[in-house]
Amino acid sequence: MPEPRRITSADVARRAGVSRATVSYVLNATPGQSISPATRSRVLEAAAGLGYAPSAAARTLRTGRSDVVLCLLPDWPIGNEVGNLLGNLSTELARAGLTFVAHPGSRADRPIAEIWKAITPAAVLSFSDFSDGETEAMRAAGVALVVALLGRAGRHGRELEVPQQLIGRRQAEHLCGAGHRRLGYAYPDDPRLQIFAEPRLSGVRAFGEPVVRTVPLDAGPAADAVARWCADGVTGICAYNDEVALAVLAGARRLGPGAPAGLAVIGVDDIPAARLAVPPLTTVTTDQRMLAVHLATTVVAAVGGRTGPPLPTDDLIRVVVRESA
Amino acid sequence: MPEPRRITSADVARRAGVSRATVSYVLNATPGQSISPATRSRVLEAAAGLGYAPSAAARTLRTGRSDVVLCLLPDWPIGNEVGNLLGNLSTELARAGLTFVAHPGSRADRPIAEIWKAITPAAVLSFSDFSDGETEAMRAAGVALVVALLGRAGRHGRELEVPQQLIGRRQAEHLCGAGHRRLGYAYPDDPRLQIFAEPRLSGVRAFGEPVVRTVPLDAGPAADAVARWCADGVTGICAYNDEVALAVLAGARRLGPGAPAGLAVIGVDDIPAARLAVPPLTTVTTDQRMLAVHLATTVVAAVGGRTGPPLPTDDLIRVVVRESA
DNA sequence: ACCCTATGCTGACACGTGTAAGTAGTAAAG
DNA sequence: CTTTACTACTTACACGTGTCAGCATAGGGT
Repeated sequence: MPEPRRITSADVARRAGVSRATVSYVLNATPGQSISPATRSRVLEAAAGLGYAPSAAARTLRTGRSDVVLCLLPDWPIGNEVGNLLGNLSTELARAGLTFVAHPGSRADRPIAEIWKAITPAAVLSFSDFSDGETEAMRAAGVALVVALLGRAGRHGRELEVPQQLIGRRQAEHLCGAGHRRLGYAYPDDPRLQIFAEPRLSGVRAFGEPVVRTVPLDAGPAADAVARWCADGVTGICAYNDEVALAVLAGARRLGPGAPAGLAVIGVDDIPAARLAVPPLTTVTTDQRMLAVHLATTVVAAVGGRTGPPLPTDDLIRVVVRESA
Repeated sequence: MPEPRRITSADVARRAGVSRATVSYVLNATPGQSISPATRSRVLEAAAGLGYAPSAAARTLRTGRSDVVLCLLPDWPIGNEVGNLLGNLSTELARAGLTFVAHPGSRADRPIAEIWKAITPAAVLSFSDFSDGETEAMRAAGVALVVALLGRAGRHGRELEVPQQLIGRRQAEHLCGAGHRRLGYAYPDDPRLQIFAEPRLSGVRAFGEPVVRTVPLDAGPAADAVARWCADGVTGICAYNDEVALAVLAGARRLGPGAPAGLAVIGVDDIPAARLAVPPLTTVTTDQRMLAVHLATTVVAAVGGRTGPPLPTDDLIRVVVRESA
C-alpha cells in the first residue's frame, strides 16, 4: 500500500490552476475578496472532485480556535434524561456550526487537563465546577469559555444554573396542593448524586422541613424507610428520582395492603418505567428540548464574547400527574 | 485585557535556558536521546512553573495522528447501559493514553464528515456502519481505524460485533429451561431500535419460532398484546428490553387477576427499575465492564496496526433470575 | 497623458509542534 | 596524535491552514 497521502488545499489549487490562497478564499467565502465566478466554480469543482477535507488540526492551529464544544460528563450513571439533553444540545449547537462532543468517565481516571489539551475546544461545559487552577490553565491554553452547569453561581467565568431547586419546589407544591401537610424526602443512596440532590431538597424545604431518609434501590431497605415515615405521620414523599420513587413504591407494597393506601409519591424525570409502575408514577419533568436550546444559545453567545439571555423558567418544569400522587 | 498569550514550548525553552528541541525531547521522553539529569529537571521545573500545556492542534498537525477516539452515538435514546459502556470504555482507553469522546445526535443534523473533520480522530466507533464513500473519505483524511459495532461483518475495515444474538438466545434458553414450550417476542415500538431488535430476535428463533408482537410502552396497548398472546397459547415472553418487559407486565396486570399467573416475562439490561417491578423482573445482563475492556483493547491494537483478540463470549452475558420468569 | 480605484489574483509568513541532521566537547582506543 | 564513539545539545525543516500585503490589469475621470 503506497501510504495514501492526505489531500490538501494545495492539491485543489494545482488542479484548479490557481494559488492556494484563492482556494482558501473560495472555500471559506472570505468577505472582502473578489473572486470571478469562473474561478470560483473551478475551485469548487476541483475540491469536490478530489474529496478535499480541510485539516481541522491545521485550521485550529492557525486560527487558535476550534469549533468544538466539550462537555465533561459526571461520573454518576447517566440516564435517559441526560442522554436526551446531550442529543438536543448537539442538534442546537450544530445549527450554529459548533461540534458537540461529550467525554464520559470520572475525572479520577484522567486529569481533566489531559482532556481539553487533546481537544482544544472553544468551550467547556461541566456539571460540577472547576478549581481555580484548572480554570486558569484553561484560559491560558486558549479555551474561550468555561461553564459550570451546577455549582455556586458567579464563581468562574460565565455560569449557568439549571434550576434544580425549582424541581423540588414543584414536587412539594403538588403534594401540598393535594392536602398533604407532612412531607418526606427520599434521598438517593449514591453519594455522587449529592450535587443534584442537595438543591432539589432545598427546593422542597421552601414548603416546610421534610423528613429526610436515604432510600436504596432495593425493596427491603425501602420498606423500612416507608414504615418509619408512616410512624412519623408522613403522608407524601418527594423522591430524588423516578428510580428512588419506584423503590419507595416497592417498599410500600412490601409492607402489605395496610400501608400504601394513603401514601403519595412523586418522582423526577418521567422515565419510561414511571408510567408502567404500580401505581403509575406521578413525576416532575423538565423540558429537555427547551433547556438544550437555552444552553446552546448561551454557549454560542459566550463563544462570540457576548452574554446570553436568562433562562425562561416558566414552562420549563412541570408535573406529570398520574395515580401515585 | 492584554490578550493572554498562549504559553508555548518556546517559553519553556527560554526559561530553562535550552533549545526548544530539548524541551520537546524531555517532555516526550523521546527514546534515543541523552539528556543530562540537570537540564531535564530544569526543563520540567520550567514547564510546571509556567503551566505549559502543549497545543493539541500543533501536535496533531505535526504527527498526523491525534489520540482521540470518536464514538458516534446513534439517534435512539441512550439509556443506562450505554452510558455505562461509554464510561468504562473511556476509562479503559485512558489507560492506553487515548482520549475518548462521544458525539450524540442524529446524523441527519450534520453529515458525519463535518464531525470527524472537526476532530481528526485516531479511530471512529459507530453503532451502525458507514457508506463506502464515507469510509473512503475517512481513510483519505488520515483516520486510522473505522469500526462498526453493529452491522454486517467484514464489510469495511475491522469490524466488531457485540453479540446481540447471544442475548436473545440466553432469554429463550432460560424460558425453555423453565418448561415453556410456546414463546412470544415483545418487539419495541421505536423503529430506530430495529438494528438491535433484529439480531436479538434471531437469537430467540434458535429455540423455535416465537409469536412476535410490537408492544408500545403503554399499559393499554400492551394489555391487548398480552391477551392475544394468551389466546395463542404463549406462556413465556422474551422482551426486547427491560422497559418493554415492564410494559408487558403492566399489560398483564391490567387484564385482571386471571391472566398473569402463568405468564413468564424476561427482559434485557437489568435497569434499576427491573428489580423494583411487580413482580421483580428476570432479565439478561451484559458485563459492560468486560465488554468495554475488549472494545478498548481492540481499538488500541488496531490503532497500532495490529488486530485484537476475539471477544470472550462465555461469561459476558448471563441471566439475572428474579420472580417474573 | 496622468492619476485613482476596483477587480482578481498570488507570495509569503505565522501558528506550535516533532524530529532528522548536524555540531561542539569529552573520553577512550588505536 | 589521530580516529572513533559517545554525550548533550542545537539548528532547521515540515505539517496544512488563514490572511496580510502586494501586484498586474483594466476602466474611468480630469
